Amino acid sequence: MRVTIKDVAQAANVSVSTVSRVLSNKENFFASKTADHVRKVAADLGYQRNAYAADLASHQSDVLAVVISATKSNFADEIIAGIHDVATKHGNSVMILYAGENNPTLQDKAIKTVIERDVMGVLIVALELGDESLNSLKTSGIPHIFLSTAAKENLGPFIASDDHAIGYEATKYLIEHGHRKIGLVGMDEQSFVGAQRMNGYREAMAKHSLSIDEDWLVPGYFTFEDGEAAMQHFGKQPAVTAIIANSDLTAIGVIDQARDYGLEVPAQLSVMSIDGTKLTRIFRPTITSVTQDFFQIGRAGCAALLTGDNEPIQSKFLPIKVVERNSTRQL
Amino acid sequence: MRVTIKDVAQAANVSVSTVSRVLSNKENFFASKTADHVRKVAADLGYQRNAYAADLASHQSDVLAVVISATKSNFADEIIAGIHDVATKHGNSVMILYAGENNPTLQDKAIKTVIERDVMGVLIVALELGDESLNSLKTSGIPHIFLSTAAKENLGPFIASDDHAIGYEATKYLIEHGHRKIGLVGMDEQSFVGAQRMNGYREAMAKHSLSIDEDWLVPGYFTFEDGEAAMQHFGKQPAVTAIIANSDLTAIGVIDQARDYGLEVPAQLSVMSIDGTKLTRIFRPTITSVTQDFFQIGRAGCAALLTGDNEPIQSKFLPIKVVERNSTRQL
DNA sequence: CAAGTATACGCAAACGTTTGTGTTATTGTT
DNA sequence: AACAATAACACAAACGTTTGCGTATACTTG
Repeated sequence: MRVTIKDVAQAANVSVSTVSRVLSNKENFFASKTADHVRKVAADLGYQRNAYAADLASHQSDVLAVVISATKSNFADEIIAGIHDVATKHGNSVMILYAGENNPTLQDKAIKTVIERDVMGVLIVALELGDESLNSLKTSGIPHIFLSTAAKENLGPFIASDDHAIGYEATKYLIEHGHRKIGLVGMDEQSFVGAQRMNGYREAMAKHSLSIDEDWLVPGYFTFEDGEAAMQHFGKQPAVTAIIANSDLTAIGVIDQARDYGLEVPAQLSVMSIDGTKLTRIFRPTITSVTQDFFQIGRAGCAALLTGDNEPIQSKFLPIKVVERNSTRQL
Repeated sequence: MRVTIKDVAQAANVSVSTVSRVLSNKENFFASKTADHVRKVAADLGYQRNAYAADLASHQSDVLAVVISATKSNFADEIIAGIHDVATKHGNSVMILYAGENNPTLQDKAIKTVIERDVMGVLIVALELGDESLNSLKTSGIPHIFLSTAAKENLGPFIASDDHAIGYEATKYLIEHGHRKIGLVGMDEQSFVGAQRMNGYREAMAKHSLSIDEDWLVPGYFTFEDGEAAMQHFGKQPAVTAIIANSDLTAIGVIDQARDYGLEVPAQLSVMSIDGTKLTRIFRPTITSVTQDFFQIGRAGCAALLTGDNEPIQSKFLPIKVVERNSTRQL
């Protein structure tokens, strides 16, 4: 049997309540002499508090849940690192739950788990939650925030990059570097993110009076393979001079396939990625990207959940920037 | 206030115990008619069970904890995927805790969290636990297993690849392909893993009567930057014809730096990596690797923890294999 | 039909905390 | 010296479940 607060109380010759208050540092409730004694006894006995019992009694947990898609992209690590960065400072525990890839069953399971555990907050990362899961979460009253998924309509508060701006800026960059025929690879029109980015692309093209051949738009879903497949679609003599890929991995797929076709990047084809994770720096050529600050997204999201006040959480976009590397060139 | 089991009982006109038994599917304790009724009422009321209360009362949680280093290598995802694969099938929840990089404070915090929550098992991934954390874990009596870290001495049960074999096989492969001067990059002699791999390397060299120049051994710690730095150490005219890197990322660092020196891989230098994650397939040239089966390591580890029996967990090595790709050549 | 046995359910204790309130000893005020 | 105020602690209820045990009813069986 584990040693409980009762054992400590007995051994220290004080009441259970005193032990509880000492151990959870409720100031002004005990003499410092007693406190020292209690702490010593607890340590000697190897007391470990039972978080379940504590949470049950106090109705508040100190754990933050991160619900995340088992994403084939790779920025999640940075977001999680950001979350941990601030959670650790606040003394909160973080528990991560995978919700699969557009898998409603797994999503429900994950959401159910966090609700059952009555966590103090939920961070939903790179996931477009199904209606059912979303409803459970809403009615549970647990504070939550979407990270890296600007919410369609009033899904809830989010912290993300502006996907419309991402599409726009990438396109603008390429146009300003002389490109007129620009491909778009890996966007999923069904998803909010994909649609937004595509809108940004269209707007930038329109603004510069450039027309779009719908054949330049190759849908997909963030993966390396999507990039490869898209490049196969374009073929050995692509109709475009530049391609915007929906993730760093997708860009790599495009570049690899281009190389297999004997096409030089960027000499014969410029490729630009969205995300700007470390991959863009270790791959050769290094990849020009619209870079998102995932670490800060994680930090900001976590901080938003931890500000004790009861204000509704403010959604916001964090700045993005185009980082020029070696996979694009001036035409 | 959330709706509790009591509310359900009242609304369904049965006792709390019946509701409990119905909702947790304790067979042979209720009539199926009652069960249907109770379930319906519970659903109508939007009942969500309180996992804390349940765990507290039953003394058993259904959550598995994964304690993981915020590793700069990238195989963790695959291990986690494997863990989830079997955990999901068993209906267990998985919570992931980051323990930093050789950061005793964070380790203690993570271990403390899992003990406080009295989880049903702990999977320690790619982490050499400090003595203190290890002791807490051991005295807590919570079943645990080390993944991808063959334990020095009697740390506890593990499932991993045989690091000695990894070093040996990599070296053997290169020797069989005509290499005599083989560099070793990124091994940390202090760590058990690094030492083992190095031993394997030495043994393979010795077995083929090849002597080692200590200058070929460049220590490090799994990162891309370690690879770059090591290659800078070797310089533009490396004394070795082949290099074994301690991770895929490290290998990429080596190759990138080699390329910057104008050295062609594999024409002028063969590079081989350890791990065999997806990186080895998307990078160009594709990278010959000693491939570990991380997914299976995750699966096996999780399964070991979930076999209800009280047998002590058996440590074991999972097979590795050399996968030939395009970063090495016959000399 | 009596006696035994399932079956279906309820009662209440227990899990290990937190916390509002009650109690006693101590200090301060006039 | 009398009384109020405060400090330091203890008591006990509450949190929402699970589960051993008890009991009433229905079903067997010889």
